[in-house]
Amino acid sequence: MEEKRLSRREREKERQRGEMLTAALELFSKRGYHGVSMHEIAKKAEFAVGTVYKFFKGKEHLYETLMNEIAVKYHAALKDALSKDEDTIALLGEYVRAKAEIFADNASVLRLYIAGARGANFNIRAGLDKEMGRLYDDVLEVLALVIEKGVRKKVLKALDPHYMAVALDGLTNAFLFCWLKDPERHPYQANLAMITELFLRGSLAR
Amino acid sequence: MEEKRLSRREREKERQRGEMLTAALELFSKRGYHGVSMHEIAKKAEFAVGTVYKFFKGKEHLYETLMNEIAVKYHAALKDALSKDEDTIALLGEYVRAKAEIFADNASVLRLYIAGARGANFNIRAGLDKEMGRLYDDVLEVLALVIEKGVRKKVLKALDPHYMAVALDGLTNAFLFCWLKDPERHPYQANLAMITELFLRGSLAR
Amino acid sequence: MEEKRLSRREREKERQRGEMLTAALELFSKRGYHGVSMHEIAKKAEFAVGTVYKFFKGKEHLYETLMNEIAVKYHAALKDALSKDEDTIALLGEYVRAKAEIFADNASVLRLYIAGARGANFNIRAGLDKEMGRLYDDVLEVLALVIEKGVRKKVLKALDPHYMAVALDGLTNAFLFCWLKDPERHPYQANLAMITELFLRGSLAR
Amino acid sequence: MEEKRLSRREREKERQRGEMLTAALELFSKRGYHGVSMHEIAKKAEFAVGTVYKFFKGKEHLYETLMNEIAVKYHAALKDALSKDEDTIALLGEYVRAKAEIFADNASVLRLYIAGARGANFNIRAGLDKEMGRLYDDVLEVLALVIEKGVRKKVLKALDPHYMAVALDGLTNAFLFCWLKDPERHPYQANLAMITELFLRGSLAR
DNA sequence: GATGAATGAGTATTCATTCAT
DNA sequence: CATGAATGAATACTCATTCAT
Repeated sequence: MEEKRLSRREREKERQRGEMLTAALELFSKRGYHGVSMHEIAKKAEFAVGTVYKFFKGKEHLYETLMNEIAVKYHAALKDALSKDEDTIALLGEYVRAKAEIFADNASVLRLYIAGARGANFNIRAGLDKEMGRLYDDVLEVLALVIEKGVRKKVLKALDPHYMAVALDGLTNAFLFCWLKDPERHPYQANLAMITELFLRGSLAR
Repeated sequence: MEEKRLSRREREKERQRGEMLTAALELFSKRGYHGVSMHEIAKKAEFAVGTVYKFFKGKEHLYETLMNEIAVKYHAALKDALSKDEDTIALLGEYVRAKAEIFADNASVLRLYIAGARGANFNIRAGLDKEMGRLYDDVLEVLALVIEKGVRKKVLKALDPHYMAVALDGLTNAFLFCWLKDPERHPYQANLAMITELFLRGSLAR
Repeated sequence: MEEKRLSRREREKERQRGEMLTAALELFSKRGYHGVSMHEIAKKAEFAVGTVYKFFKGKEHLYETLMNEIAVKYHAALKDALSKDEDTIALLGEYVRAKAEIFADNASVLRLYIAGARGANFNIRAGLDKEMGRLYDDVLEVLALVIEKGVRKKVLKALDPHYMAVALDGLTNAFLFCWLKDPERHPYQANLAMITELFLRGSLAR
Repeated sequence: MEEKRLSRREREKERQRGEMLTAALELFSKRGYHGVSMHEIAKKAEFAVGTVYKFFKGKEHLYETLMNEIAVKYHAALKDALSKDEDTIALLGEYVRAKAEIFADNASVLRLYIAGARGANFNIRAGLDKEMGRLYDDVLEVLALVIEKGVRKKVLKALDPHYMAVALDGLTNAFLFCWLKDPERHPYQANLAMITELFLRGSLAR
């Protein structure tokens, strides 16, 4: 009974923290770090400012926490997709699918994510960019391993696996951005087909 | 004579405007929009704040002007590269080369540019993103036309030219970022070779 | 039985109150009124903030209570010293000794006390200064009575006893401050001798 | 003409700075460092907050500047009094007179001064207390030199000059406080007479 | 009765912008 | 016409106090 109450309180805490992060995400993704005030976040999350400060040491900490949670979730999903027990081509398909899913689910997050991964944040603690870059490179590495196996199995050409990973990532980014900008004009299936076609077979006739 | 004096004044004005933009660029690219104050820009450009306000309606306007000038220059260079009188494959090579050149020349600007093109700017008047997106799409369209010609000439596969353009753009972005992050490890030549190989021939063995 | 329980509870209460005041004193004397938060006091006293508020109406009230307790204790000790059954000169010696003792015991408190007695406290309810001033004047009065008796006994010159009291107080304050600032350089004995010599005999040669 | 304009501007600046310091003094001396906000000071001085920050780096700097100006002025006046070309007794009288004058002129300053010299300020930069202590000791030293000369001239008893200086200072403080608290009851002349009588001749009958 | 989570008023400081000189 | 002094709105963060559990 004691335990239950404790756990309930902890769940309550978690819920509140989540509400704050959700509110912050919504605002940050619309107006950026500097465009949002702590009061706004507190108001949107329906707490007093002081309460927000009980959960996060400051605005920067709140922002970093948010970005990290997103990054961790994102990269975990990608690594999961790549660790399935399938053949190379299917795995790469899984990767693209997982990435598309994330883009779809968190369209609003993406502006933030891109800004972060690409180093477009200034002023914010330098460590953040670095950490996100690390997670990003981590996924690329796993992707490269999958590709390497494909090369060894002679499924893929004997090119540098890391560069092939970079290429696939760039390709998916480009198409998924298209899709995000105008989902009607750039349906998911068409994008997927193009990525596959271009990455695997190239564009040269014959 | 009146005209000459006026024109001289106008040239003087233009020079001053340029100095302000140069100073602003240097500061913005190092510390971001919010990390720079109008006083700093004025000081760096060696003018009084009031004078800067004579040229630009406000900080936002100055920033937008700056980003637009960069974008216009960038896209002009890309369109130039694509309008040379060469065959399809060579033109695509020209495009990649021109893009690489821009990246190399303005490494410091890129963080700003990327942030802008990808919609990572907030607060800043929404119009900016839109305008830059328009320029971006404009280049993509020209690239698609080049590709379309290549398809008609049967040099390239009969895939959607617009998507092929998107793909090439994504591919070059990915590799050029690699290069920017660590030029030693990812030399330009290797990147160029990979882009060509992957885009034109794909990665599938056989 | 009821009474006993009540009294035990009351003793318990008193103990808690004392712990709070002790914690507060330690913190206030180190960092001043504004440098200490109620949470700190509560934590140091090992109570919840709410509990502290059960005992004291607010921070100001806690501070005033504390200062008053110190003042009351201080002045009681001085009045005690002055009510011993000795001759005038000895009584004055007792007074100086008692004051020195207080200074020695509560060096850390003194900054607070001085600030209070001399009216250097702001913000804090004006009443505090007044109350402490009253206690202070009360002691001066007793001292003046002792001096008056000395005058009547022709031990002391026929000067205004109240002013003589003021003088003795100022003299002891000055020397005891010296001593507090640098006890090595200004040993207690030397100070005591100087106070006696100067107060009783003056500095004029012959 | 150019010079005149410059000097006029500088005088204007000085005037503004003075107004700010005056407003700050009035508020600080009534309500203490923490009891006054920068907005209040700005309002009282009839400037915008930003303007106050053009003159003073921050609240602490403004406070320190204020205290220092007062201390410097105070101590200069005392040292002046002690450097006149008179005999020992007259010089000591000058000292007391100068101190009384300062007390009279700046009654409102005194609470601040006492608080500062006696170390009743917490949180505020430690250096301030130290600096004021240094100025204070400096005057005491000069006073001790005067007394020493008096001792050599056999005008004063052969006691430690430094301690005699401490005593005189303590004596004057005590009487001047009396006077400040209730000028009617403790007229200046009576105080002066008592200080002289007690310091020079002591209180012991015969 | 004790607790400490939640509150939100209050404050120092910055900086885009204006306008008198 | 350039200047830069003056402005004051805006904002992150603290902490005394309250009150539901």
